[in-house]
Order: sequence, then C-alpha cells, then structure tokens
Amino acid sequence: MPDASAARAGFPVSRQVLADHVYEALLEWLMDGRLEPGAAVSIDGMARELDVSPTPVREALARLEHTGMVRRVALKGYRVAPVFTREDFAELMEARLSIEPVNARLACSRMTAEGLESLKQAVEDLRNAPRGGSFAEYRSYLEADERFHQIIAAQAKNQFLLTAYNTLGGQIQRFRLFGGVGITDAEQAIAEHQAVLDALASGDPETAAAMMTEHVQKVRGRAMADAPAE
Amino acid sequence: MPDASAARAGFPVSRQVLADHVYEALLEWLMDGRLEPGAAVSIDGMARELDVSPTPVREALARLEHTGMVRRVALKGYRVAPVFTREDFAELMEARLSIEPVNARLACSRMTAEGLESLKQAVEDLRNAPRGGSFAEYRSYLEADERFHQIIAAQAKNQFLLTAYNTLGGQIQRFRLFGGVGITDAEQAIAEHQAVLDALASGDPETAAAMMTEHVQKVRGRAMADAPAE
DNA sequence: CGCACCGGGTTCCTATAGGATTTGTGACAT
DNA sequence: ATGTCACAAATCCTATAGGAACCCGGTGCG
Repeated sequence: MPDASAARAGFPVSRQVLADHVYEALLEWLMDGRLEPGAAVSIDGMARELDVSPTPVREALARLEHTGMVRRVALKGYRVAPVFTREDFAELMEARLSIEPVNARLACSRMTAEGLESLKQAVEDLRNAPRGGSFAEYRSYLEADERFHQIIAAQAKNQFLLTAYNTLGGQIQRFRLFGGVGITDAEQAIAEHQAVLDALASGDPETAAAMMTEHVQKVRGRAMADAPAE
Repeated sequence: MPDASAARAGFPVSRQVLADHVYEALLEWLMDGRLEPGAAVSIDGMARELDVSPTPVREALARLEHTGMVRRVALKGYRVAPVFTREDFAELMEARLSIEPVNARLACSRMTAEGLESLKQAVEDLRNAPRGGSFAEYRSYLEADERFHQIIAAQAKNQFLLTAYNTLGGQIQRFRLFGGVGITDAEQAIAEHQAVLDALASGDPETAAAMMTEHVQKVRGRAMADAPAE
C-alpha cells in the first residue's frame, strides 16, 4: 500500500492512475492464462469486470497492443494473440539467439555486485522451485527463469536492448504457458543457467555469450523435441 | 488506393478509426521535427489542434509511449522524449550493432526478388537525393536511408527481430533530426550501403553481416566525430 | 437445401461533462 | 529579496451517453 506511506509523508509517490492498474491486471491475466489465446477481450466487458469505465480499459489495451500480447482490429475489438505456431516459436528462438548472447557479453563487463547477487538468487530459486505437474506448481519455476534472463538484460545497461528483450520476454512467457511444454529436464536447464552464471561471475564475456547461446539452443532443442506435432 | 476499390466493391477495407489518424499525424509531426524534444504534448491541446475529442488522442499517445517517442508521467501528461545524449547515442549504436548484422545475415538467404529490387531502388534514391543544407532538402535522403535498413529487417522474415528493429528505427530517425548531425560524407555512406547491397545480392550471408557491421560502425564514427562536445 | 435479407443485441468508437490534480501568479509575511 | 500561501487557469483523468458498426439468429425466396 504505497498510498499509506505516501499519505504519511505528505506527498503521494505512487502516482498511479486507473489505466495503470487495468494494464497490470490485464497483463497478469494474460500471463496467468486466465485469458486464453484467441479469446476476445471486450472493452466494455473488461470495464464491467474491473468495475471501471471503458476509457481506462481502452488506454490499457492500446498500450498492450504494442507488446504483441493482444491484437486489435479496427471496429472489431481486441483479441488475445493467437497460439504460437511452430514457425512462431522458431522465430522467437532465432530472435533470442540474436539478442541474449549479446546481453550476456555486455552484462559480463558491466555487472554490478547487486546484479550478480540477484542472479545467484534466481538460480537458487530455480533449484528450490517445486516441479510438480500442475501449473500453479511450476509457476515459480517459470518466474525465476524469466527473472534470470531479465536481470542479465538489465545488467547489459543498454536501454534499447533492454526494451527489445522485454518485448521478447513477454512472448517467451506467453509461449511457455500455451506452447504446451511443461518443464522438461529441469536439472539440465538449471545446469545451463549455472554455467551462464559462472561465466558471468568469472568475468569472461566471450564464455558468457557462448554459454548463453548454448542454453538457448538447448531450450529450443528440448521444446522442439517435446512438441514435434503441430 | 485501397479506398477507391473498396468503395467500388461496396465495403470499405481501410477500416481506420480516428485514433489511427491521430497516431499517424503525431508520428509525422514527431518525425518532421514540428514537435521538439522535451516539448509538452497536451492531450486537450492536441485534440483542439486536430479538431477531435481528447479520447482518440489519449489512445494514440498511449500507443506512442511504447515506442519511446513520447514519455508519460501520470497526472502530468506526455512530453516528447528528450534530446539524445552522447550516452544514448552510444547505446543506440551498440543496439544497432547487435541487431542489424543479424538481420543482414538472415535477409541474405531469405531475400525475395522484390526485396532486392526495393533495396536497389533505395540505394538509387540515396544517390539521387539532394544534399543541400536545409532540412527539407535532405529529408528524402534520410527517408531512403531508413527505408534501406527497414527493408533488410523485413526481409529477415522474423517478426520479432522486425519489431525490435522498428523500435530502433524510430529512435534513429528521431536522433538524425535532433542529434545535430546533418549528412556528412554522403559519398562514403552511399558506398557502404552499396557494399551491403552487393553482399546481399551475391548471397554471401557472412559478408553481408560484415558489411553491415562495418557500415554501422562507420556511421557511429562519423556522428561521434561530428558532435564531439556534449 | 442454399442464400440473400433483415432486425435485435452487443460492442466499438467518439464526444462531452465534471471532478481531481497540477501549474502559474501574485500578495503577503519574514 | 525570499519563501509561503491562496487562488485561478489549464490540464489530466474518469464516467457517461449516444451514434455507428458488427455479429447472430431468423425469415423468406429461389
């Protein structure tokens, strides 16, 4: 409750308007899977659901559209982006292979102590995360995984690359939810993350980039093997 | 134009709503330099200016915010993104160096005949563009330059990399307008574009990537030399 | 049976109004 | 002169209303 402390201090810090809350709510619903791919996202309906007027909903959706999470057709409304096809997935991985190793290389030389600490925490969380079959169970696993890559992107200290990664990151999350792949070979994946972390900690940019490349390639390999059909 | 045939057919295809027009108008004004960096973009004011209600303006601005062209502060409104600092420029070029060579490499093997033709046209336009001192004169030069890179990004046939590039592309345009650098060494720049084009035409991906890397590096070098202060 | 047509309901889209917040200005006290 | 306060204007933000477009049945006709 930032409002409370802000009110006490005398000047509100939160500065959030309704559209921001709606945006976050929609994002959460998208990531939660409560809104399935292809489903219509009615402006008026969402407004009723969230008990606000359509205006902030409209604004939030306009922002979301640019992330690729929802698509808009003029005079017809918004829909959750369709399910990833095999081609979409291949493109996404190709894009990751282009950007993430660069992030790792840059992050290696620019990493702060706090950043490294957060990374270690992320890998630790990955290890401790439950690996049950239900979605609720591996939710924390996915969260830690995403956080790991996000921190590296942030530590690259390049606003443009960070923006580029964040766009990808959202799609990656969305794919993990609806691509039909659960957690496969978690031990192997954790080892790969550890290898990236070690390279970053040792301060060798090229090794860090190479480890990241290897990791993403293996992720692709595992996912492709998992869902051979289409 | 699609409108004509659509009207003839009896059902409009364009399907553009007011917010789309406002979006395009704002984008054009931003690219034209009619809206200077740091300037406030008042919602109500824009609405009066364009003779529409604030609602579509609000929606258009919400979309624009995600491109980095304008920034929003809750309850205070939108402002045109501030002028590029030297650090911003360095980051932008670093990002270009990460993405554009990859685009060139991929485009090389996936290029269509039409794509190659458009590229040749772009380089030709670059050659024929006037190089006068005034902005209006080198506007077509900048347009052709941006088009060249945009086509390559599109020919990479990867929606995610294309999105990533487009975000960069907007910033590049904005920088060229307000970074204070005009066209320096146009002949040299054209030669670099030609080298990239030749490599793409010859179908050698690695050379294409290398030529693109070289081009971006030299662009950076020229711009840095031009604006040493800051 | 297939297909054009046509309401009714839903949803989108835009304008408008008014409350909430910020900004600018000027008087006043220190 | 400087800082503070109050007040007015501008701006943002949200809700609401109504016109326009779309979707979905049903009906009638070939």
